[in-house]
Order: sequence, then structure tokens, then C-alpha cells
Amino acid sequence: MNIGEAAALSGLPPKTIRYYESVGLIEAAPRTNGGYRSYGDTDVQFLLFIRRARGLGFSVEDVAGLLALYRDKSRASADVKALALRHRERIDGKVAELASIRRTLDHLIDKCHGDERPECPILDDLAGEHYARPDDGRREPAS
Amino acid sequence: MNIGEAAALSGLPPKTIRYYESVGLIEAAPRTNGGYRSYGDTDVQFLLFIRRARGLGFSVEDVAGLLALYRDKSRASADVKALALRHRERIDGKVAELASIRRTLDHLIDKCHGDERPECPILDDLAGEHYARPDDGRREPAS
DNA sequence: CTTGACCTTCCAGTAACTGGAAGCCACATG
DNA sequence: CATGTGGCTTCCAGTTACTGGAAGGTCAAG
Repeated sequence: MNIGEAAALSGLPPKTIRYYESVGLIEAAPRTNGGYRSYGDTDVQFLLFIRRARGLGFSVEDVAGLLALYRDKSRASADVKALALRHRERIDGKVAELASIRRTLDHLIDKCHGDERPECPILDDLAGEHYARPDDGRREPAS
Repeated sequence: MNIGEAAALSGLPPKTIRYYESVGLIEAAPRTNGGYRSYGDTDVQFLLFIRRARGLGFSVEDVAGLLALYRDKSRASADVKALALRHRERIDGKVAELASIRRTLDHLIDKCHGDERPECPILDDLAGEHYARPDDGRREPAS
């Protein structure tokens, strides 16, 4: 099948499949006489594997690792698990960061009345003005 | 002051300050005879504003909008709030996505014994193989 | 005058694609 | 057979927000 069909079956855009080939994530597909890439069912399976792994947020580099383990029938499941655990750590880190940001945002949004008036605690906070305490004119050195 | 001091006071690397100037986020700093950028306290305040906004995850483009509102003393706080609300939406979207990924990852990691044996539910799942599942053999299509 | 820290510009690379241009291939129709 | 349409090819550029590094100018101290 041509790349368009492989794309439809795998759910990946043709551009992305070519990209994966260009970075070595998948092997270069054989070509037809006319120079078209030619794919088989197995290739589609690999593409689906990649799409699912990417959907779980694994980096392309991680996916390359997962594919290597997938192909290696004598792998140790511990290696796969280790990769997944590292990935989960990163996810947790991001979630924590976003949660913290969200809390701050909540406070600020809550305090901004959001009307025609210019007074805005959001801007005040970003500007570092402690608007609730107009008595402190001193400046802390950054470090 | 030179860029190094402005960087130290604002907590932004000199490279980043130059970058912000290059993309028009801040005005081009005046130069000394020797061609060095020269900054004042006000500039540092702007840089701090930018750093805080970026720390809350606002894009550089959003920060440009916030700066414009910050400078516009006749702004409506509603505009600031709207920007913050849109941003919070994006954050929420990301958190939801990450949470979903995390749940899936939890299941997979939990089921992988992680030893020397090659059997691995994580890889099986990525490969789309519906390995033994006592209570629920069905799987939802990825999207 | 020389050293070393700091500054300058410009180019390239990062992650993972995506859009678009220019041009070839395949097939159906007139 | 010519032509039109759609799919395919390659390659370049742009995206986000910087960051590293090279080559070279400036400045204060010794």
C-alpha cells in the first residue's frame, strides 16, 4: 500500500510517517518503480505502536527505545518498566508544576474584578507591587 | 547598568534578554559609546514582570499582551482577566491530558512485573494486542 | 600593554512536526 | 493520445522559546 493508506490505517499523517523515517524511528520503506513508498500490514502495526506510545506522551527518543525492546524478543520486562517509570516521573513533575501555576492563577483571577476599571491585581502581582502593603519602598536584590 | 547586571537583578539570562529585545517583547536598550546595552531600574522592573508572567506559563505572545495592558493606564481589568482565563483554560486542558495519561501509565506499570522475563503488558498494549484480561476483554479505540 | 571578564553579532540546534512549493506518477476520461 | 486530478516525491522554511558557541570588540585593573 502507499503512504496515504498506511496513514489512514495508522492514524498518522503521511508527513509524520516520512518524518519518522527521516529520523530513523522506522526503517526506510521499500519503493515502487515509480518511487512511491510501499507499506505492508506489519509496517502499519509499527506505526500504530508508535502512535499509541506518542499518545502516552513518550518522546520520539523514548519510542525508539520502546520499539527496540518490542523487537527484542529476549528483552527483560524490567527495562520496559523502567522506561515507563521514568516517563511517569516526568509526567508527575509537569502535573505538579501546572497545578501550582493553576493555584496561583486562581488566586489572581479571583481577585480581579474584571470590569472597565484599570485596577488589576493580576498586573500588580506580575509587576511585583504588593498593592496590599503600600508602605514598603525597599528593593530586595534578586539573588 | 550593563546587561549582566540587569540579568542578575531580573533573574533572566543575558541571552534571553537579548532574545526578548530581538522579538520585540522589550524595547531596544540604548547603547553606550562602546556599543553595550544600557539598562535602568525601570527596565529591570519590566524584565521581572516578564519573568513572572513566563513563570506562570504565559506564552511570550501573551506576555506581550500583558505588557501592553500593563503600560496602558486606561486599560480595562476585564481584558487582563480574559487573558488570564484563557490561559487557565489551556492549563486545565493540559492537566486533564496529563492526568489521563498518568492513569493509563499507572495501569500499565502496575501490570508489568518488571523482571528478566520478556512478557510485558506495556509493550503488548502499545502493540494493540489484547492479552489476557479476565474481567474486560474490550478496549476502546485510541481516538 | 596585557589579561580577563564582559560585551557584541550571528549561526546553528533543540522537539516534533507542519505548511508549502515544484515537480513526478497513476489512472480515468474524452 | 492528451489531459486532468489526486497522490506521491523532495526540500526548505516556520513553529516555541530559548541556548550554545564562535569570532571579535570593550573596559578596568595591574
